[in-house]
Amino acid sequence: MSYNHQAIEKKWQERWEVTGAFHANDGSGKPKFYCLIEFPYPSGAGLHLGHPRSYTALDVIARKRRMQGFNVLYPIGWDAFGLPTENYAIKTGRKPQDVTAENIATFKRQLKSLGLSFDWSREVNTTDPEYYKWTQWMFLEFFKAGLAYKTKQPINWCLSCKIGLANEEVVDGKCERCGGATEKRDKEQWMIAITKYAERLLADLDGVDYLEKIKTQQRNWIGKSEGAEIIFEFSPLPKGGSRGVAGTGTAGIPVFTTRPDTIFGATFMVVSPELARKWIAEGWEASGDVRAYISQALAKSEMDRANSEKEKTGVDTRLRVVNPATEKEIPVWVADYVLGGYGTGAIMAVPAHDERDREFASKFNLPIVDCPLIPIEEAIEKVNGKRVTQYKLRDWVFSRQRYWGEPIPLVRCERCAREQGTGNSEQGTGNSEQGTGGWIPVPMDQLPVVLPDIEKYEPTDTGESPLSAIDEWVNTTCPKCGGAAKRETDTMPNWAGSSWYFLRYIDPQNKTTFASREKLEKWMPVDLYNGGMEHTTLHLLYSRFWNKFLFDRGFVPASEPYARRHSHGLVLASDGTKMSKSKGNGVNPDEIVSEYGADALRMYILFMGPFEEPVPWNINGLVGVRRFLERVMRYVDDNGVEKNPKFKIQNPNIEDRNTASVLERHLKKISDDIEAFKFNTAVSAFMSLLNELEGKSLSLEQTKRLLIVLCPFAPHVANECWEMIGENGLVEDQAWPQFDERLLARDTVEIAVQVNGKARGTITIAPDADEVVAREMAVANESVVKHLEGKEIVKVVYVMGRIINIVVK
RNA sequence: GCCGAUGUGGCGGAACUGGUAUACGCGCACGACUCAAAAUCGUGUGGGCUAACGUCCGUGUGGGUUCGACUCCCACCAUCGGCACCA
Repeated sequence: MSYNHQAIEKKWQERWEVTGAFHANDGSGKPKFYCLIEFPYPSGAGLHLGHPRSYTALDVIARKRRMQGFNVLYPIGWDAFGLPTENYAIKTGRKPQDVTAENIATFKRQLKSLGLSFDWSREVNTTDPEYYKWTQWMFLEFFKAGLAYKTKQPINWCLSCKIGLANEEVVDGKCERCGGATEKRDKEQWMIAITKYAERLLADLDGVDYLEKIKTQQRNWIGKSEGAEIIFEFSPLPKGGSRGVAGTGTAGIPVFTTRPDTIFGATFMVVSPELARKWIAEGWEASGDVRAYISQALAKSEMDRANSEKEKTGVDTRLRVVNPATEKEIPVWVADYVLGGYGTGAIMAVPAHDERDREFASKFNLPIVDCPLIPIEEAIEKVNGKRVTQYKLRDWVFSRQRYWGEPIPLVRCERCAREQGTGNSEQGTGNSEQGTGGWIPVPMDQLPVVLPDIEKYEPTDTGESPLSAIDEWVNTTCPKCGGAAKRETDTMPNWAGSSWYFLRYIDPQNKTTFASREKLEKWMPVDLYNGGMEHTTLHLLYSRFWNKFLFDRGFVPASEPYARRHSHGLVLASDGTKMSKSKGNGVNPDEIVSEYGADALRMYILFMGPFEEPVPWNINGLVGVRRFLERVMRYVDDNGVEKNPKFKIQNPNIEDRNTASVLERHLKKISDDIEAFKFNTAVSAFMSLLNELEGKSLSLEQTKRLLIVLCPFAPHVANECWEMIGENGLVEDQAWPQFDERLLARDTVEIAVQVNGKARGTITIAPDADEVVAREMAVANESVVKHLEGKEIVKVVYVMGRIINIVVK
């Protein structure tokens, strides 16, 4: 018998839809369980196998929780703004809106075909103006709180296309589109001061249940280090700039170091090309070779610069400073292994204690001086330094010069700017009402600022957003003074909408706020969040930050959005490489579903390998799971179901203890494996169970238990079998089984007998037998005896229920 | 380069807290059913030596700890994810 999966799956999917089986209930008195997957980016390629891997796993958990009596929220939506859609739209001459709508329709059809228990009534879409209205409103909250500010940041610029490029569009320093050269250019960008939350983002990790490797990644990304800032004074004062080197504010150069105790070994100083460039801009008269080195260094990518295997480069600035500990004059070099964005952009080089400094010193013949270390506190005091905590975390670049994103809802008013009498706001300083540099928030009643429907949305060759070319959209009136004003034409990064979507699921139709306080209190925090390891640093950190900010503003009830975070590994192509469009080694889930059925795909994707690790896709293994499902149906069918539903499956008297125990142990293992995210061994336990049941019969009640536990994995087959045995309703409405301790216990166990650590036989023994009994049986064992002959027993190690090892001489 | 992970049969993988390595599945071989095939069912399947009973070797490599190591420690090699404007 081969079951007709297409008919069965359609039938039960319709049944679930009609009965609203998976709708979360805001009014329910049951305990809540908020189960979240990272919502998909609806790309043109359609669903790939990574999606079902994550969604099926959490579907198993969501379904189990419902049967355990929880009110489950398992929602779905679309993270639909972004570069790939925009690029595709440009290439094909279509509108991103249309492309997105089409992609969403495809994704929706594909996801529905998998029988996932999403609550489709709460679907959200980040590109829907009713959604991004609130993204914009939240941005304005950041702005009002002084956390959004504008500053110059480098962007990648293609010299021939004359457009700004995302990092991803720059391959080996070349433009991905035309292959031409790219360079870094400075552009005014909106920033969000996530660094103000660095300490809390770090500290609060202690209170959440994330996989340890995820916490570690977050901690490293935040990169807290404690050290000192120490000023090295110039000797003599360089030319140009009245305050020593301009911008330092002192007659010296501050450095950040985590090792002030090594200061006696600081034989030279190295400054970053960025800092040197800043000095030049402020009046320092650098020599030609220094200028040339700086411009060449700034063209490199950060990763190239950080690569310590590459030979060190650098040039002497001819500036001299004094080591405050030794009071000796030391040279100042500029080198690209010092990064501009971290610390003060300058380091004291201690070649005796730092690998990179040593390498640099050897190459350029700089002195390497061994130094006795002194206590850190003493060192800081001696050189008049101050304790400083540094973070690697940087502020969030929040502008994109692109069309397909949320417009930043600010208006630039020259008149208001003049009246405020300030220029652009300084980095992250409280600019709540004053000093916003003429940037006026669009009032709440005018949100959303809707993306204009335009024909031409290619990037402009000025580096501005395509929106800047639309005069009728750009020109507006100032909400504050009513005068002429211009809209901000930058849009937000894709990360914006995905930073708070879990809040909108809670109250997706709300017109007056992003989600009502009452509902937020009911559902937050998310009880379980699953996503890819590739989102561990950026998205996870951004959304934690975003939620903390809303918490501080009093808008959400929990400071941490996710109580628990898990992750899944990539699904690779069968050759173990990443699936990619260009290689054409992708797999379309539609074909699998149509040929083998959704249940087979669901179970196989869980069976393939450990959930957290990458697994290569191999269609061959799928037949094994399909065979298993066939076997389940045949077993249920053969096991007594005449088509008369009154006929019960078996005489309950046949329920022998051995079979009952086998069933109980397997179902318990499966139930436990779900909790441990060990879906692969859960599936193999099902297979083992069926092997064990071969030729044996279950009672009706036992069969029902089996089907209930199967339901989260293969919901269509489980429901079909449920109907076959004459039961009404949905398996989903049943309660998850309790397990009977008496059936789980074993009467005897087989344990290994080792002689000198080598397995020589087995004995069957009570699980709690004592050593005397075990030893007696072991030494009597036929295959053990000959290894003991003529030897003296030195020691016996007995581990109850596991092993007995006889050590002989 | 930095941060995080992984490495076990022909293949995907299992192994609790250090306790019989290779569960489960795929593939393959043989057998049953069949005129035949498919499907299904059964048996076998890490490598060497052996007619067999057995026995030795075996979890990326090299060391170490232990009665006992896939598991712990040290060093190394290889592969994968992230590195801030991809999502």
